[in-house]
Amino acid sequence: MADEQYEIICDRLRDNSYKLTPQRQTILRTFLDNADRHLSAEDVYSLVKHEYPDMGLATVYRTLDLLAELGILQKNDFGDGRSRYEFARKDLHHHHHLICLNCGEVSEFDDDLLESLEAVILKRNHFKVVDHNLKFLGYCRKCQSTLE
Amino acid sequence: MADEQYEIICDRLRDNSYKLTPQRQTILRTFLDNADRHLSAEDVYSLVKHEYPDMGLATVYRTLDLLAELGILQKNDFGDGRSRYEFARKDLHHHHHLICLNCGEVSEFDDDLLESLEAVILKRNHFKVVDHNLKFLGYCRKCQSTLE
DNA sequence: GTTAATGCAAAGATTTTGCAGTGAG
DNA sequence: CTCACTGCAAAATCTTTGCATTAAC
Repeated sequence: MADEQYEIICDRLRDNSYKLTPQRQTILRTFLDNADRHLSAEDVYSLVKHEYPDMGLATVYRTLDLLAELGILQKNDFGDGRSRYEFARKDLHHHHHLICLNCGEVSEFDDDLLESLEAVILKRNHFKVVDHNLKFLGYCRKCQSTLE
Repeated sequence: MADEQYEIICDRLRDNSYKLTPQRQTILRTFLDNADRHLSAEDVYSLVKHEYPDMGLATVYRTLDLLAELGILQKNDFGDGRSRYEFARKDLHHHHHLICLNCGEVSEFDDDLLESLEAVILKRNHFKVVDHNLKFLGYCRKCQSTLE
């Protein structure tokens, strides 16, 4: 199943006449192997280094850029000074993040409550919303018990 | 009225035994004179340079930090690679931003729809929300007409 | 073979820090 | 007079870019 997704993405690259280099393959596999995480360029670089010690950090940045450009990855800013990536979803619009202020862990929360708000915004502010970005800051289950 | 707010903030600094230097006064006045904008450190630096050519950029950063620390300013990240500041409000929690993807202008939108969601999140995800951050990306009134 | 992709090192951009000198209280 | 504050320059961080070399197609 992960392999299936891997093939689909490889085809996607080829279709756009991008070359399927071993560096890109390795980075892609790393993402599939860590699908539940929100990796930064540096994270990817470290993970990949074991398997591919000659990989350059610039290549990681360029690959993440490319995959985001193709809509395969979603670039996120969680306010920790670096960009973090995750697989893009169909329902991005209803996908929000819970960011733990203690350990930095990022989890997910889905809801479509904001749809109706966007109509209000258009009417009240004459602002045409095309996307939104909702983050909740707080304490995850683990840290709640640790801190108290 | 702006002068009144200015005095209140100056007192606040003195109360915490921070020194009321001309640099800090100038930066503060600049914010009061641009209360409707969301200024970055560089913005403040440029604005202040006219009145106070010897001001150092590091001083601007340190002052913005201090004012945010004291809860006078609110530090924002609008995704353009630099921090932007505005006066903090009592109802920060219900204060959201509309960010124009064309001209970068940031306007305001107030709503308390998210309150109820936070209870759901605690129940469903065992995540204790202490703050949230909601940004809407789209096109402001001006850019809508320009682009079409 | 062509041309895009890579690695490296250098450059950019924003923000922070060390330190000697200055000035607000 | 003292100690917090300042300006400057250097450093820290994350990210991008230029360029000669490499390798996918």
